[in-house]
Amino acid sequence: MAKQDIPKRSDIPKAYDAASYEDGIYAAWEASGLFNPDNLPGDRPEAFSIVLPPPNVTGTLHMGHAVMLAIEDIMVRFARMRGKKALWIPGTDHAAIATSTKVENILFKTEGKTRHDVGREDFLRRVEKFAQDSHDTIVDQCRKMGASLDWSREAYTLDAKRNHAVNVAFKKMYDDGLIYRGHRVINWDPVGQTTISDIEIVYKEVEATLYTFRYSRDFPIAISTTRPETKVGDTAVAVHPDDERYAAFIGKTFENIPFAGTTISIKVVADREVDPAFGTGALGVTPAHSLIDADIAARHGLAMRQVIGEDGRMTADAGSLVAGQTTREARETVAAWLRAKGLVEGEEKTTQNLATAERSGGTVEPIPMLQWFVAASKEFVRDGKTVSLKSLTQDAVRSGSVKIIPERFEKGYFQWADNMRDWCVSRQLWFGHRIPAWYRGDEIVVSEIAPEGDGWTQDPDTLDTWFSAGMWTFTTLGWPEKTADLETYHPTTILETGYDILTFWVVRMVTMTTYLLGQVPFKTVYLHGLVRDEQGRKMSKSLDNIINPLDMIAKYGADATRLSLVIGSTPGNDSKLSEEKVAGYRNFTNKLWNISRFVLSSVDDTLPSPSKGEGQGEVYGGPTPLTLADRWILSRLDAVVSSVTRKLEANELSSAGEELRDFTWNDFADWYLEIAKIEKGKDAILMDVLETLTRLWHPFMPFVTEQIWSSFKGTTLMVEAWPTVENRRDESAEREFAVVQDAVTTIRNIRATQRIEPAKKVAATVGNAAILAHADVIKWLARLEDLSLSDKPGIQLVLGDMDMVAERARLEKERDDLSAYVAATDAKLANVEFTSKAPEKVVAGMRAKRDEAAAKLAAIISQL
RNA sequence: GGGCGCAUAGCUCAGUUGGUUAGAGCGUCACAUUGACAUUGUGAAGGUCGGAAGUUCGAAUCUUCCUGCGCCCACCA
Repeated sequence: MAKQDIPKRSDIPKAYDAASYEDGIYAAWEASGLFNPDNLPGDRPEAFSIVLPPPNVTGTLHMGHAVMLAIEDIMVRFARMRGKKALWIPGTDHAAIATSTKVENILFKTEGKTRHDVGREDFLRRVEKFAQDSHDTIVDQCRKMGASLDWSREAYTLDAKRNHAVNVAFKKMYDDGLIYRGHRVINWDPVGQTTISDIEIVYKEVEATLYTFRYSRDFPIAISTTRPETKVGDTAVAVHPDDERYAAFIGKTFENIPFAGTTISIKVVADREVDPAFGTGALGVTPAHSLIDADIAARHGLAMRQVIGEDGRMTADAGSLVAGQTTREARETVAAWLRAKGLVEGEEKTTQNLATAERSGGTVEPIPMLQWFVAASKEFVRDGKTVSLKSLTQDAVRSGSVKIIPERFEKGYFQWADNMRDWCVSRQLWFGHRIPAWYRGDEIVVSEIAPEGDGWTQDPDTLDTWFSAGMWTFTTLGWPEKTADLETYHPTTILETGYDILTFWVVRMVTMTTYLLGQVPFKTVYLHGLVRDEQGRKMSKSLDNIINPLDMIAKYGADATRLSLVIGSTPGNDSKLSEEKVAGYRNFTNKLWNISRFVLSSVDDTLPSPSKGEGQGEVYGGPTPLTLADRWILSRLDAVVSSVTRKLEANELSSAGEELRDFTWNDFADWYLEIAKIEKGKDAILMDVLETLTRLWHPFMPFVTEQIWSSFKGTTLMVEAWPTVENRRDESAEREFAVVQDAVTTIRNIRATQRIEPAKKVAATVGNAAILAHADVIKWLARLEDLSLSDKPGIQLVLGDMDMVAERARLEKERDDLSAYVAATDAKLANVEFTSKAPEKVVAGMRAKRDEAAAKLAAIISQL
């Protein structure tokens, strides 16, 4: 390396200031085009692909996104450095209901208008403007995080290409009979004025009154309910078939019972779903306003009577007493009527799980409506086998084609997949993929474009946002066209996302992809946990405990932010984040920076570059043979390369990072660099370790490593090769060096506890205090490696002084310890009773370890 | 009601198929300080691994039960 290539120490700032480098580095990466795998150098037969779980265009990125970006970027950068064709596709999600609700709220707050006041066209314009702004913010934040996303392939769940794909998929499913239009009981959100799916419901525990009553004085069976207002829609009473109390009434119909302002007819049916032990053991069946009742009604062919409307009020059909009232008002009205008529047999306070809409907060009402559904269990033939969307979804994971990390979440997956029901996909929202169905009178045509002829109108509804999200791995790669990208990158290598979205998204991706492509969407699912505050609470606006990733990046740098999110958190587990933690990793970033500063400023400019793969003694070319410390650090380096590689392959990111940190700080900086200050001729090794470390750290800390790299190489670190294991493992050196470390530590302890004042004085006289701090290191290395220290007389004095105290103390202490230890081990071994399992091996192992420890102690004593 | 997870140092967590004296970071305390770094260095203190029983020569680790937290799912009318 030529001298002019090495920056002078004075040229490199003492502290690493992330803010002054990061944006420039990212811009250079982006300009290089190397985020696009098509531009990567070399022959890359193996593909690696991740699609970014598209953030919702509802605002800005939070810590959850930052974790996702950090983890995925590590995976992608690692793959890229390992010579894979590494693709990471960015994108955003229109998040129909979430975005729509958000804009509606803003519209109402700022202008006092609803979406119906401004109309479909105007409303959509506003949503798109909002979505665009949000998109721009999100993209900028991804860049700040250092995410090596291929922006040339960026996608949006609602752009033209994805819309086309959605239409093609919808039509195919319709043609295959897997999408149908039907009049069924769905979850209706009266506030959002739309249907919602089961998983968009959140249950809240509320107090309720459980009324037990009879429809009329002469009705033979009493029933219980917390919702008397729905009872005007009852058409049956269901009892268990084995319930002797009611056996006589099964099959009978009680016609024209006057009830709360209307007239009802009740048939008594027997159904095994009824729990005879609950309440009176009889269930009033309201087919139109309860999903379970609708099922019972379907089994028994019962009439359906809708008494709650889309506005959340009682319909005219509900009868004169309650028509027009809200359900809450009607509940009191009916209860009052029952009491007045003396029909109530019991009132009991109870808690009830109230279904509310996740986004709008409205109370969800089951209501029968004409909607579009995806048939979960309908069977069809695929490759000669009878399957269903449900069975395809189950089989992908059951067969091992999709692996979930951590494994325990497979239970959650099956819990959902096994109970998969028909999926209502139509939404009465304006923002989203419009359903490609056209109507003219009784005719229905499913088509992307309007059918021939006049008078066709398109379905006004849009699709559940998860319909298009479920197609994300392949629509981003060009489907339905048969593209080269699709061929190369699908199935994607890994899906990395939060565990909270497993049922929403992951399951649906498997369903859509296995059906449409006959492939799994990804081979592995890696689920990260939630980022909580330092007290373990969820971050939320109301608690005012949100840590904004951009603030952390501005203050401590993206590298530090990434490390704080990745190290110390394991898949599937929530992690806690505090500003102190980020600051801690900023310190580490700075440490690495200063390590490089030291190495670069101390290497000899005449040194040849290290050439690897030759005999150990000559590899580093210098006149001095490898010392113990050299052999030790190289051996450790090899071990770290090997271990970190294995861990990253296994997606053990946290553990890999911790090991690297430990080696970097505790081995390289604290020991080897200190030794290098005294022993010269280590330039090649210093450079070698620095270079390897920089490569190893790059996926975790892309910015600072790229910056360090640029100070001694003219290339782009991002596309450099991942380090490989050299043949430098040297276990005896590691053992021997451990002895030195032990010994040194002991002397330090003696010095610390006994206060060797003379040593301090001499050191002060010599004026070389920095070296004194490590005099013990030098001393022991000098002993073991027979180095001359004659050019540092001051140190010799210090060492001589220390020796007298240290050696005596150590000799006395260790000798006792050794004999006690050997005796204890022998006693232990004598007591071992051999079992039939693995006796010889076990005892041999213990004996070997004992001998090893004894040898270690003996070695120390012989040195003294 | 069903399922899952967690409990290890003051705090946050590692601990890979059971194996010597249970580790790290932060925090605390002591000492150090002009030559890479105070965003630093060297050390120390601090744990009967939630409780009980069991399996084993040996348990933080495996089994059972108990206690305390947390999460997910579910239409108990």
